[in-house]
Amino acid sequence: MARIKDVAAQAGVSVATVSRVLNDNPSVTEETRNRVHDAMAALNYRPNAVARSLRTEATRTLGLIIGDILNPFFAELARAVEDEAREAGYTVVIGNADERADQQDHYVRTLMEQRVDGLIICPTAEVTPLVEEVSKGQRPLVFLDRTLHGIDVPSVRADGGTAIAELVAHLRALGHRRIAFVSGPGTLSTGRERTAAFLRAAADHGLQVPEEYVRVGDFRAGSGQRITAELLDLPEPPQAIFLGDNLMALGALDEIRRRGLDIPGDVAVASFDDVPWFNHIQPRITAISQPTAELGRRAVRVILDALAGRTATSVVLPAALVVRESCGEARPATKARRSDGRRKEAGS
Amino acid sequence: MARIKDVAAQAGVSVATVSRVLNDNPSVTEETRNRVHDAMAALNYRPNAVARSLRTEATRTLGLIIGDILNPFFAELARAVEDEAREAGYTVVIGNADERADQQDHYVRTLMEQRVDGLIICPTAEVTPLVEEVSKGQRPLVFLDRTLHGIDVPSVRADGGTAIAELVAHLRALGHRRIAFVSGPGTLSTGRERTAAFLRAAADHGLQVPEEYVRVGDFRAGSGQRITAELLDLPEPPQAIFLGDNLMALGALDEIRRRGLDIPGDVAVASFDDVPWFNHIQPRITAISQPTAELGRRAVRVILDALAGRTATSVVLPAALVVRESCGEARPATKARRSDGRRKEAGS
DNA sequence: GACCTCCATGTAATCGGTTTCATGAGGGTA
DNA sequence: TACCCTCATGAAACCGATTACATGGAGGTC
Repeated sequence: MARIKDVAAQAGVSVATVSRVLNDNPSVTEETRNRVHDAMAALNYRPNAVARSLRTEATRTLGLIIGDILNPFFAELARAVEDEAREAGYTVVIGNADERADQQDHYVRTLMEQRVDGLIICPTAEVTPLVEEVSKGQRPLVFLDRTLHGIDVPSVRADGGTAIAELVAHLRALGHRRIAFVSGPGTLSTGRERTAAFLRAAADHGLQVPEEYVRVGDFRAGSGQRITAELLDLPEPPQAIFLGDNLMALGALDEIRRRGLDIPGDVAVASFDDVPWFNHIQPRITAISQPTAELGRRAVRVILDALAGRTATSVVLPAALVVRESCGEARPATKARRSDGRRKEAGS
Repeated sequence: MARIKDVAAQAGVSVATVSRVLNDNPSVTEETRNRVHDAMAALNYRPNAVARSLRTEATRTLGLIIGDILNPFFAELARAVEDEAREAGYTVVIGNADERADQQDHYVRTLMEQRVDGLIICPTAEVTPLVEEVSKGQRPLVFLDRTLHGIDVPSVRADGGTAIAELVAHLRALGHRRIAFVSGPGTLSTGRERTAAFLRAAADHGLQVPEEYVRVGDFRAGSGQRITAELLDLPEPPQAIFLGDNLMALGALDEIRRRGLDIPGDVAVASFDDVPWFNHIQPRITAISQPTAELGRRAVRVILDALAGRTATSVVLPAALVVRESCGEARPATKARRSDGRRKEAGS
């Protein structure tokens, strides 16, 4: 592979001049610049980012550690982070923690060794010694989606409190009194906060929430299915089940379908996280939608702020309730309307 | 950040010795090794992978360029690639081409500059000059999922030919004669091959496929919706629509639902790519399933083979038809055989 | 013509590791 | 005691860029 030295020889200049051309240094003559460009083209020269990074102590690379790349929420987050970073001239290295603390730490270690300029973490567990050490270091760090307790790092996340309250009101208005909630792990802020918001909203509506209606899943489909089965097997099963994320909702739908139950006739379903296919199935799933892409972009901007020496501050964006049909007919009068979508002559 | 020199001073040895400890060189005394380890711990030393890579000319990093990270197929592919690479001690840098040739080239360029040890590309378009140049270079390269014409690079992909033939037979057996196919762009091998396989199978069954039943989409939801609308608006609309990937199927379902049509009563639907939610909606979608994770793992192994000096050979794995209910009741006669999963009393 | 300024370019140090080769201590043997 | 061998360790070159500083030629001023 051609090196800067080869280009210099080919163009009849010094390596310093080639470097200046590479970095758009204005003090290079038009004519010299052309000669260098010709030489680079002739040799198929590709600058070595490794060598450059060693000298400049900057890699123009950001690290992103997500919980689970198969979760569409994180996929969208990753995409937004990458888009925003690319526009700023940064490359993103994605690490998939697979919701495991050890794998999260593996990526923290690897990315630190790679000397990423900044690190965005969607934490998968409680504070680990490694994360704590990194948080005290000088490298910009931001938590995305989830925060960790007792650690002073800016975070970017959505607040679902208001939307959860709206959802409980919605369920209540439809006549549901027995509502179950499947949260994420208590070690994760998103698990704790959503549970707290749910219980508060239920209390506000004078609803009794028996202990067995508040369950802890792991943000994977399997736990959603298992817990839904347990809930439906209770002597007094809930009328509505609210799942803490889209994958657990997938599992729940599966279990409900397996039992041949009707949604929302036999049991109402709502989910945190809105994903495309929620809108494409029958009935469409009522969900709490997070401003996912915006969260990703803001996280990058927090990092870029820190790199530019500006103070980085946490960001909280609101989540929003998207009412569809999986909790019941929001409008008793609409029944007629829905069925005429089937008339042949109604073709648009 | 502590450097190897600091560790050496702290431990009272030379940098060479510290380097030996880092690389598990056996010729270091137990006692010296301990002193060095203590020094590293005391200084919170993290080796600088950038410096190491410069000297060793190896980054232990693989580049992966996928078509669209929001497409669950590519997400699963990425996850498999990453898992396999991590086990071999490699980090993966994912580039999201967003199905655009210019963005694909952006990542090819960036990853080459970063000196990844090998590159896995799911090509998004015809051969670009840059890709051609890279293919002639010495760096291991493999095409995943899709191949490019006239370029000598090993590839790892699934062959859907047999499964497509089975699907056509399945549709035929259910009485469908007017079958439409929405393929991917003709510039992509997956688009061309699937179209050819479909036409061949149709011919084998003596089916006439009018020109307007063979459409070209772009592997995104929008085109699936638009083309489905056009197909349904034909004077003689198809009885079955076969979508070339899961995102276009999403768009198709949306359009069919919007018109209030029944699946499979009014129109049958099948898709290439099987994704989790196909199995969770009503009716469940009949699809052709690719061995996605295995494809990803094999691509990594091809790269590792090349890096180890072994000759890398292309891999083709079969795709499989997964019959569900979206094309119609599958069993007048097969009832006994296929229904075993569904019998109420057979509940697992 | 002497002197100064400006500016394009070159020389060489540097980033933090790895690796080749030299070195010297220690032990074994005659 | 002299010699050799083994082996743990150190000194220094090197990877390919960037950049502080040096240099020298052109042009301007008196």
